[in-house]
Amino acid sequence: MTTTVREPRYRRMNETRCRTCSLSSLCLPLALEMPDMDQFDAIIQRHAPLKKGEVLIHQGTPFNSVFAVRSGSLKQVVNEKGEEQVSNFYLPSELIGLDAIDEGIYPGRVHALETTTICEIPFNKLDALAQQLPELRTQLYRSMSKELRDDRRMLRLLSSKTADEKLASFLISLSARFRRRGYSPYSFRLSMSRSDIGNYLGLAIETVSRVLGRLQQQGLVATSGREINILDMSALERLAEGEDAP
Amino acid sequence: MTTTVREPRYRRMNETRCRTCSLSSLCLPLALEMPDMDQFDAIIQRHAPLKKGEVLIHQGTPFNSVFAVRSGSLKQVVNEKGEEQVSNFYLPSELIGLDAIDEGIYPGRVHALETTTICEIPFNKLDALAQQLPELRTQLYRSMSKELRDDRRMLRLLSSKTADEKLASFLISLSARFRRRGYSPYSFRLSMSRSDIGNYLGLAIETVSRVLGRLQQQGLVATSGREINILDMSALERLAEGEDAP
DNA sequence: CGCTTTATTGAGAATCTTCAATCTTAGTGG
DNA sequence: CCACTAAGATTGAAGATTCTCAATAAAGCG
Repeated sequence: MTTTVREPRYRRMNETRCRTCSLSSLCLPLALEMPDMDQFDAIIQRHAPLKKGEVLIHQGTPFNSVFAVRSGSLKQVVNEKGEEQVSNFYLPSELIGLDAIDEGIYPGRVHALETTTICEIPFNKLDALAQQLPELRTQLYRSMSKELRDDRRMLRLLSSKTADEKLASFLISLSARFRRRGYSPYSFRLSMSRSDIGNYLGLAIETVSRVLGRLQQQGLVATSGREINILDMSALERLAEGEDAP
Repeated sequence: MTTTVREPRYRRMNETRCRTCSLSSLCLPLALEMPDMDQFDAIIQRHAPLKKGEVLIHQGTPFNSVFAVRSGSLKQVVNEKGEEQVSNFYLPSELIGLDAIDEGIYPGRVHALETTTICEIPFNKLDALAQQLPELRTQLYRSMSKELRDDRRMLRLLSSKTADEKLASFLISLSARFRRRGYSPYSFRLSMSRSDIGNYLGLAIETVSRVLGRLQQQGLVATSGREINILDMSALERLAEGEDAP
C-alpha cells in the first residue's frame, strides 16, 4: 500500500477514502477509529458514477454486496406480475441491499435518479470484519434497525393518513434527511418525479399535483417544478401528524 | 449446571429448552449445532406466560432484549399524539424488538392477543455470542433482513391495493405463516379483532366486515367469527395480486 | 426548436368512510 | 345455568375523498 502502482484499478478512478468522506459520520464506519476505518476502507469497491436512469441492481440477482450512497439518489422498484411499485428512495449515506440478505437475492431493481456515486461493500468481507470490530457490528445492527423503524413509520403513514398528510410527511422526511447531512431542510430539489412520489405514497399522480397545489395555496410550501421550499415547517409538521384539518 | 438446585428460578417455572422446542428450526438458533445451541439456550430468559391483554413491552422503555414468541400472538401498537396504530402482529418463532436497536428504546407497546409465552434474549449477550458463532450472526442478519422485506411487501400492499386486495393479502400472509410452522394454512383462528385488522390495514372496521362478507359470498373463504377457512387459495392469491377484479 | 415526457387542471365515477342502528359474542355474577 | 352487560361485529344509507379519463400546459432533451 506504499506506492500508487499497487493500488487496484478502481482506486485510480477515485481516490476517495472513508477517512476523507464527509458522510463517514453518518455511514457504517461511523463509530470506527482510524486504523479500523482503514481496514473497513480496504474492503470497499468504488465504481464510476451511475448516470441518471442507470441500473445499480437488477431485481432477482444474487445478493453479494450492500451499497452505500455517496452522492445522488436512487429508487427501488419492485416488479410484481408486471406491476411496478416504487418501494424506497435512497439518499447519500443510506445503505442499499439490506433487504436482500435473507433470501439471498435483491428484491427489486434499483436505479439512479440522477448522477450517483456508490460504495460497494462485499457482504462476506463486511461480516468478517464485523466479527472483529464490535463497533462495526453494532453499527450494522443499527442500520438495519433504523430501516425497520423507518419502514414501520412509513407503514403507519400509508395506513392511516389522508393524501395531504401523506405528502406532508413525505416532504418532512426528505427535509429531515437533508438536514441530517448538512443541507438545507427548507429548500431542496426533488430527484424523483411526481409519478414516483405518487406510486410510492399510493396516490394517483394527479392527486400529488393537486395536494402540492393545495399546500402551496395554504402557504406551507412553495414549489416550482421539482424545487421545494418549505415556508412553514411547523404547520407542515402539524399537518403530517393529522392535527389540524382545514 | 449439574444439579437442579443450581438452576435459576425461571428454569423451575419452565423446563423448556431450545433443543426440545418445536420452533427451533424457525427461530434464531436455526443453524446452530447442539453444543452451540446449548450456549444460546443458556442466555435465554423464560417467564410465566402472558395472559390476554398483558403488556410485554411499554412504548418508549429502554431496549435491552429481543423476544422470541414461543406460543400465542401479540400486537405492536404505536401511540403517536394520542392516535393508536397497530403496526405489527407477532406469531410464534418471530422476533420482537429488532426495530428498537437503533434508537435504544422500544417504538411501541406490545401486548398479548391471547395467552402467550415468550423467550427473552438479552441483546448484549446475544451480540457477544454472535461474535463467536458466525451461524448465529448470519441468522440474526437474516431475521432482520426478513423483517425488512416483509415490511416492504406490506408497504406495497398498503400503497397500491384496494380493500379487497389488502384483506386477501393479509389472510394469505397469515396462512403462509401458519403453514411455515406446521399448522393448517387453510383453517385457522384470528387472534386479532376486526378493529385491529382494520387499523393495521388502514381500513375502517366496517370495511373489513364488508370485505370479509364479500369474500365469503364469492366462495373464497368461509368465516365464523374469528375462525377462517380458506376455500379457494389460488383465487385468493389472484385477488391479492390484483389480477382479477369482478 | 421541435418533440417527448412530465405536470397541471377539470369533471364524473368509484371506493371507502362515517354515522347510526342492529345483531352477536364473550365474559360476569346472581 | 341463565340472564345481563359490554364489547365486538355486521349491515344500511349518505357523504367525502380519491381515482380515472381527458384535455391542456410546461419542462426537459436531443
